[in-house]
Amino acid sequence: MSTHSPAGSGYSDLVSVPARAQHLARRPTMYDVAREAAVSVKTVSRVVNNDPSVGQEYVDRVLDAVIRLGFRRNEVAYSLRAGSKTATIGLMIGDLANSFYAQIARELEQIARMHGTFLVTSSSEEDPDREHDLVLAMCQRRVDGLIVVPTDSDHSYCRVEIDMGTPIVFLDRRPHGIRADTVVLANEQGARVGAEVLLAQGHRRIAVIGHSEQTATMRERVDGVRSALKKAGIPWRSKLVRLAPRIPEEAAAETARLLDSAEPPTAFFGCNNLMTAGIVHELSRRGVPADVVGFDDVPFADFFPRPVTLITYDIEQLARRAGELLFARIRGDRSAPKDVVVPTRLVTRGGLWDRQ
Amino acid sequence: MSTHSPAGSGYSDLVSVPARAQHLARRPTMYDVAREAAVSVKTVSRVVNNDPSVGQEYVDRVLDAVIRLGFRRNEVAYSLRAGSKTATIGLMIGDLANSFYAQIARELEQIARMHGTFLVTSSSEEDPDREHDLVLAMCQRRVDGLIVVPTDSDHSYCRVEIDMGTPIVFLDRRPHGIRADTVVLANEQGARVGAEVLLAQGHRRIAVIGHSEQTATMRERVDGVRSALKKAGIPWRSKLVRLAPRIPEEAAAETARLLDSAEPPTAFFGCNNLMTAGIVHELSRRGVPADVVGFDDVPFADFFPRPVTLITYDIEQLARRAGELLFARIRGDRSAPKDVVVPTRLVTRGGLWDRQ
DNA sequence: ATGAAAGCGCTAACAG
DNA sequence: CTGTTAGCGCTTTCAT
Repeated sequence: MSTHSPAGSGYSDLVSVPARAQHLARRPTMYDVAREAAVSVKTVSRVVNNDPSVGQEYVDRVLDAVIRLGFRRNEVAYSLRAGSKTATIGLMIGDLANSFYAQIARELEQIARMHGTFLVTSSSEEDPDREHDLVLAMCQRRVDGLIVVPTDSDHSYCRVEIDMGTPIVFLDRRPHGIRADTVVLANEQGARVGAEVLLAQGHRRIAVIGHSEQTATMRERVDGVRSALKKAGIPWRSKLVRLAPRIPEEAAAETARLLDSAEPPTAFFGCNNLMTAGIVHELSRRGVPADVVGFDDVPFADFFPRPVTLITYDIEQLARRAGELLFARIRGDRSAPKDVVVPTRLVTRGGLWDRQ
Repeated sequence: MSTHSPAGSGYSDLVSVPARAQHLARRPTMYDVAREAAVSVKTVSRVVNNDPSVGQEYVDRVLDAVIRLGFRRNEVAYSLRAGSKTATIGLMIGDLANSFYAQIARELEQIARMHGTFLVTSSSEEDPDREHDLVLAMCQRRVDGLIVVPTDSDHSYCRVEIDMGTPIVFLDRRPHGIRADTVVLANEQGARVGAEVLLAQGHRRIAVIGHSEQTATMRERVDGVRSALKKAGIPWRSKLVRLAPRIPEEAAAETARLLDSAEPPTAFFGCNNLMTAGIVHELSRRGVPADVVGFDDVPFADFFPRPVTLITYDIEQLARRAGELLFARIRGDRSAPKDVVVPTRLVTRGGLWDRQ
């Protein structure tokens, strides 16, 4: 585990908790410590930074004063010194409470921590303007780098920020208007393979339920299904495609409508975990044994009464690749923008009723 | 919505994206802008901070240069100015990927954003040492305040940090060794009321499955059940209490063991969402119609074949109260430490099979 | 091995 | 209205 923390050895520079710290109103500075220890500021600085060229008596005296006063080096001041990093990276996502993003955040936070770096997380709530504001604000804060799950909007404004020294890695969706490091899933291919499972099971009327064709991710997934159908010589029936739903309840409602239609589908494709949950819920409620394939993992799929096929992927890997890319840039890597595609794989989950 | 951002008006101080920013290697400073606009640094500072006392021509000239150079005020330098805040708060939690924490983080991030403040999140992974390190590191970073979901360890070291100007609010669990602002759930009472539901249904052999009695939260919940039983004159059978499980799979295994025992329980109490999920899974798999009450909401409870009673609460409220407390402190509130208890309420969820 | 002075990028306090 | 100076807390020259 490499440590790029400014302090040089993890997070806390200090040896122990101040025994009887004098409760000042303000935090003590190096000058306070210097006075207390009757040495110069520079000596304090050296000791705090583990500079070996300090006599043992001085070290002891300074450390004593440090503990007595409860001194903590001001990292803000430290960061201001030319060129030094803030040991902070930023993460721009849609919504922290979405488990997909939460897992990404967790993974990145861990990676950041290994680099002695903190993670600042901010939610765009899928609003391009808010995203823009927040990205700029993070740059003003001089984060050492930024990982962005971009909304479906122009990101050319990021060019300047990258060129001026704030590397940006795009995650999960490709940005528009800029060529930069990107880590995405094999959405099209994954969806195609998933759809092929349904075709192999003999299905001909496959419903596709997704949330909005606005994001590239969704488009790619729908395209994957389309491509599988095309290859199998099955016409694309737009009546079976519902891209309005955003939440499980809406997906369930569409499922109900489709089941009640003249030519109901015999199988369902959920474009993400929320859609799949809605579909399965409605099918279970009605006891309809339609086959289901869904993109994303669904943590509680074990509770699904019948097995579903899920197009899953390694979220850790997704986040890790982005993190590695970012820290390489922070370390000074100036090579051409990378485009990393993380593969998907099929998994079968659930089947509570069948196992009975 | 009050805005405490240093800039005074949300996050980004700048009017628009630099049209043809000169791609310098380093970011331009106010001096660069001053030179470009042929004015003094202070004038640039004034313009950037929307000081009204600047002539329009100057404003235009500066803004022009700002855009041309792609200037972004260095917030690190800004923060260094005596007394000024960093517009950052910290959040110490166990694990970002846990949906409970993720929701907390989301809520706090939103609250922070309303105050023009960023949220730095860090996971202790329930390790007291790591927590200690990270809390101190955040203080060194001069976060304006800190919200901590404390591990089960001594937190007296926080006293100094609070006194020196970094307010800390404890969330979800009471800290040891320190009196400070705290926001917790009515665990004991909630659990008691939940257990009373089972008693009212006529159950006498109620199993309790929780994860470790280490955290105060768990203790309080178990105490709640115990107290309900006591009041009902039912002896506490330690054989029915299993506090080892940490994940759903382990809870399911304990459930199986209990069901296979000589005197199997007729009802189950899950001390948190993971336990409840494990219990329900095992019961469903076996088709055992035992009644279940669980603490915490379970988002996918709708998929449970039989209804469960859940002791839920308003996570938003939990986070909001903590956020309000913290920002009041940041604003300078010096009143006595507050102890906020957020109530719980019963909800019935699921019942897919019954609705059939 | 230790210390004095300059400066990171910015703003508050004074001038002019 | 605008500009000059000093200094936030720290580190990096460069002396000593």
